[in-house]
Amino acid sequence: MDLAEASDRLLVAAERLYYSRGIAAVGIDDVRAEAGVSMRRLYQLFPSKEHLVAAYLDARDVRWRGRVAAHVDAAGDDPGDRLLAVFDWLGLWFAEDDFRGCAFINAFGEIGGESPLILAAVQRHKDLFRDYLADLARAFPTDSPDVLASAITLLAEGAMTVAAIGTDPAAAEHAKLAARTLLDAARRRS
Amino acid sequence: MDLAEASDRLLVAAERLYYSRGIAAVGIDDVRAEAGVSMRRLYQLFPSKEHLVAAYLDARDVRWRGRVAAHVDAAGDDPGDRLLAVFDWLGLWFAEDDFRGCAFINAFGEIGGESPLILAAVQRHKDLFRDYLADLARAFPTDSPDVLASAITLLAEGAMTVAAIGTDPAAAEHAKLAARTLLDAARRRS
DNA sequence: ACCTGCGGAGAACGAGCGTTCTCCGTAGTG
DNA sequence: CACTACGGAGAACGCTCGTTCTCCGCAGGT
Repeated sequence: MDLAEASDRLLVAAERLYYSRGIAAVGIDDVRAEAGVSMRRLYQLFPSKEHLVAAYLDARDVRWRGRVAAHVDAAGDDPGDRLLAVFDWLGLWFAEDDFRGCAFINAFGEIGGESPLILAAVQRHKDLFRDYLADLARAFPTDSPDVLASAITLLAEGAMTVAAIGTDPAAAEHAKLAARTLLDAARRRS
Repeated sequence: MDLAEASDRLLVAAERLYYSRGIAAVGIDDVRAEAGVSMRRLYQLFPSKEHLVAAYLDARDVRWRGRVAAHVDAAGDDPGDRLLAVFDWLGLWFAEDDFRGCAFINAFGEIGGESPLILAAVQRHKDLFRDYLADLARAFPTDSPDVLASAITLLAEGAMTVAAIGTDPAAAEHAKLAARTLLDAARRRS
């Protein structure tokens, strides 16, 4: 097994374990065992647990945003449909068996200010998600795409927390309903 | 020092330490030391850390909702003003020096599924907050107060996460702006 | 004054875990 | 074959922390 494969296997194991059981609750050795990699290799690739966690978050960020974007693209070209498709995807995500909330919000709550590395990864992810929504909003015919983007972001983030804590899968539908109202209000009258 | 005072001092110390540094990062002994209470007393009042944390969350829930309600009451009688006042209060809260996000969202991310006791305390708080917003929404002249309440809840929860992670105090203003739009759209035309 | 029991201070215990070290087999090279 | 370097397996170390235990002083009753 070469370094690249070891790294892949570690990140896959890390994502499964850290997301389902939490970061503090999963030991380095758990990840190592599930990945079938030796301690030596692990510390060669990631010099500390902090680095491993940050790498897990970065990998998850790419996969997660990829899944959102794929669903949005499948919704077609209409800017309104594309914005609303985000909430459809959230609904699908919330309904997954292993849904345990937003990995990044959870990581923030868990390590928050203790680790600059992890905090940075979390902020990076949230910024990128927000930027993505802002791009979608800019394609919508409105005079204030930034305001619209902010509102959509807040609804999406709120839906994630409500769905995670309240285990209410309808959170996505409520958010979509509110988003539709906001879109109607923001639509440029022409 | 009697039991009641020991309990008070422990809960005050617990809130300060757990909220500012996180639950896992603060040891039982830290709380005990700051409260000036003996181990014996502590374990007599709270048979485990889990119980102490749950009690801290319950105490914070009461204080936190009390602060929101006080600010809403100060905003007067108009149902729309009262709903919007929630976001004004969030803005004040976000700007506080020691703001570190929503204690309950953080606790959920930190202990999530590991502790039924703590999970229950978190869910209780979020339910009560949601119920409170629903009460405010029911006073508003609209045909669908439940839909309005859901949307307001999502905006508020979203603002908390965005403010915590992105350290953007303007989150409350954006949420208020969106809420105002939703209120206008929901207002019963008469 | 003596006994009794409560409670304070803090040491002790045991478990978990991040990190490092040791031992050993093996593959590659002359 | 001899030597070396690498890396796997997992033991060892050191630390933290939740929880319990020990020791001791003291207040109150007889």
